[in-house]
Formats: sequence, C-alpha cells, structure tokens
Amino acid sequence: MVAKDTMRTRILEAATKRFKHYGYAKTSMAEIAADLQMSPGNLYRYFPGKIDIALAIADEHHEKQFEDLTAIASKPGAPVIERLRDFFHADMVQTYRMIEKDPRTFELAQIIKTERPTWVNGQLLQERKLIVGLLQEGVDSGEFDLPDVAFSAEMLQSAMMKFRYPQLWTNLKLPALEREFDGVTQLLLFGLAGRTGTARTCRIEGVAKAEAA
Amino acid sequence: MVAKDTMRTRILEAATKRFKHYGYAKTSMAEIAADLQMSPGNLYRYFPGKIDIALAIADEHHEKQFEDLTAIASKPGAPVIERLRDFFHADMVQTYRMIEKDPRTFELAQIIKTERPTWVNGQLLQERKLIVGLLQEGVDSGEFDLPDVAFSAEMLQSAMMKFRYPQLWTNLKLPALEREFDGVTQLLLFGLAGRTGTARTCRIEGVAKAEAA
DNA sequence: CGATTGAACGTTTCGTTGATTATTTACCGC
DNA sequence: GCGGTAAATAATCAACGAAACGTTCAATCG
Repeated sequence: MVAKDTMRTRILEAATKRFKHYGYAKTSMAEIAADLQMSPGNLYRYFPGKIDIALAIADEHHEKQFEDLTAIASKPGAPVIERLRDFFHADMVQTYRMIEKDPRTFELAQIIKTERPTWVNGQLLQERKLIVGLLQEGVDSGEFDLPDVAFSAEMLQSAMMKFRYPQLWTNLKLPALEREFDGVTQLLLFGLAGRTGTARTCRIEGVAKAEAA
Repeated sequence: MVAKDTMRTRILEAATKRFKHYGYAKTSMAEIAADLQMSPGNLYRYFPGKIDIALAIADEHHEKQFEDLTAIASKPGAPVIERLRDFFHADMVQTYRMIEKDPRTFELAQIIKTERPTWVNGQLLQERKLIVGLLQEGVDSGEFDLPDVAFSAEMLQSAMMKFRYPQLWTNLKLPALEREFDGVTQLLLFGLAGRTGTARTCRIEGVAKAEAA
C-alpha cells in the first residue's frame, strides 16, 4: 500500500500524461484509473471529481510560475518600474509559450475558467499581492506617487489582462503582442500627458522585431 | 415597382425587425422575403448574402455612433485629455447600453466579428483617425509630448479594447466597468510614475457609485 | 429585356437515439 | 475504519437521418 499523498501524486502524474496527450475532454476517469490499475470509483477517494484533478495540476503549475514572478518582483538593485514591466512581460511570455508548446493546456485553461471562475480569481488575487508590494516599494522610494496602492494594482492588473492570457483575447503572434505590450506598458507607466522621458525608449528592440515580422 | 434604393431600405427595415425580435440565426431569408411579399431569391438582387444585410444594419448604426464620437472629439473649449476620456467613455457606455437593451445586438456583433473580421478592423481604423486627430491636437497644444502619434493612438485603442465591446470581454456590470474604466484611463493618461495631479480626481463620483453597488 | 420567381442543390442545423462517461452507492477483505 | 471494487445511475456525447437553410439559376412574367 502507498501513502495517501503518494497516491494523489500518482493520480496527478497519470492524469497529466493523458491530459497532455489526448486533452481533458478525451480523457476518461476510467482511463486514468486503468493506468494505475485501479477502478474508476476509487479515484473519488482522492479527488472530488474530474475537474478537481485538473485544478490540482493547474495549482502545481501556478505555484511554479508564482515563484518565478516573485523572483522577478524582488530582483535586487533594479528600479521598481523595470521590475514591474518585467513582471508582466514574463507573465505574458510564459503563458504564451506554454500554450504554444501544447495547445492542450489552452483547453484546460478554458475549462477551468468556465467551470471554476472563482479559482481563477483566487490566482489573480494572489498575483495582485505581488503587484501591491511592488507599487508600495515604488511609493516608498518616491518612484510613484499613488493615493491608493491597492486600487492602482487592481487597475494595472485589469489593463494587463489581455496580455496575461494572450491567446484567450487575441490571436496576435508573440512579436505583435510584445509590440502592443511595450506600447501599452509605456502608457500605463508614464501616461500620455507630460513627462516624456528616458524610459520611453526601453525595450525598443522588441518593437523593431515586431514590425519586421 | 419601387426604386432600387427604396427596396434596399425596405429589406433592411424588415430584416432589422426580425433580427431584433428573433435574432440573426433564427431569421431566415425566406421569412424576410415573405414579409415583403417577395421570393427569397429576389433578396439576392439587393444583397450578396444574408451576412451583408447584417453588415448594412451595423454600418448604419456605426455611422450614427461615429457622428456622436466626432462631436465629442471636437467639442470646443474642452482640454484634449477630457475629450479623449469622454470619447472612450461614450464609446463604452453606448455599446453597453445598446447590448443591454436588446441582447440580439450582441449576437449580431459576434457573428460579424467572426465572419467579417476585416469589417471590424475597418471600423476600428476609422475610429482611430479620430484618436490620431485628438492626439495631434494635444501635441500641438503642448498637452502631450508624443514621438509617434499614430503609434500612441494604436496603443490607446488596444488598451481600451476591453471597454469598447464591454460584454465581449467581461461580465462586469456598468458601474464596476466604469470604475475600471476610470482607473485604467487615469493610468493611461498620467501613468504610474511621477506627475500625480489635479486631473487624478476627475470622475470620482463614478468610482464611489461603483463601490457602493 | 429587366424584374421576379420558385424549385433544386449543397450545406448546416436539429432531434433522436444508443453508447459513454462521471459520479454514487452498496459491498468486500483487512 | 481504511483501501479498494463493481454495479447502478444519471448526465453527456456522438452518430446519423431528417429537416431547414442559404444560395443559385433556368424559367416566367409584365
């Protein structure tokens, strides 16, 4: 007999393999069970339902991504603005690449989004805490001057939504997406009015590449 | 016999009535024809296909909306920033209200978006010209300092996409939408970095209302 | 001869039915 | 009670024939 926790991870491994290969819809609980030489009913001793297996997989992945983002957010020596931009940029590119690599991930994301929207909100909330931290840092260092950090973080996240799940909102290719990302980020950070400046020309290589493509 | 143009508008009237009542999908060419006491085949003398009838209706509506937006964009005496914000705000509220009033419109919009994406791009392009005009005015008056007005306009439009077809991107109610609109607009106009100022507190009534809801 | 028709054609949608599937429940050995 | 099974149930899916639809075109009308 294996420990309960081991069994759970074994189920997750088997499910991941099938989800990646055949997709969520075309994977049956019976198949996952068969892979582990058990009966379908037994899966329900470890997970309340099929969707919860997907959720656990997504959880795992999100945790890794969250660590990456935390690392970016707390990169020492870099100005807050730069870290903020890198933060959202990494978010966009990681998601884009992952979905590009295997479109099954996209299916999973869509299913989770429609069947467990609150879970998505939870992830967004967690990520927002990082943004709040960054903004607060910026306020403390004098880089930003914000009356309400939490509100600004929410708005920033809202404006960046389309770059967070790129393929969900648009079918632009990555270079075109990065061009838009750079442009919109520039606006969000420095605005249209006044204050044109040094940082405006950052990441221009990305723009040039996008226009060539 | 009636003039060709009269017939066209009669067809559009009949189609509009049915589309509003039963939706695009549940309206057949035969029904539109029957309403006008003609044969289905005859419709094709005036329109290349069913989708083109929908397009003509959308065209009509878009023209009206374009006039409204033009009026806002050229409102005399107002600062460019204010007109810009009102411009996008009007766009959002008009679309939201229209779709709220009869959801059939939403169906139409979605169908057009998937079957004639280039048409949508055309409308966006037309609208962008207004934005370019506004930005150029702002640059001339010294309100803005933009190296590339066309690029900025594109980015602005990209960032505002979610407020342009609200119900397509989110299911927030109008007050919550307006709160996000205000927050994001504030960022786009003035940015996170530096330059906190007078205009930051505009439209705060909208925010308060949204939070109460 | 231009305007109009309506039957014909290929495609899409629809409804039904039979099979799968997720999930539950009752049960077995330890 | 714990880890497991297997059969039962209820929901979903897939297939497939039928109906409806958008569109075309040869024939008809005025």
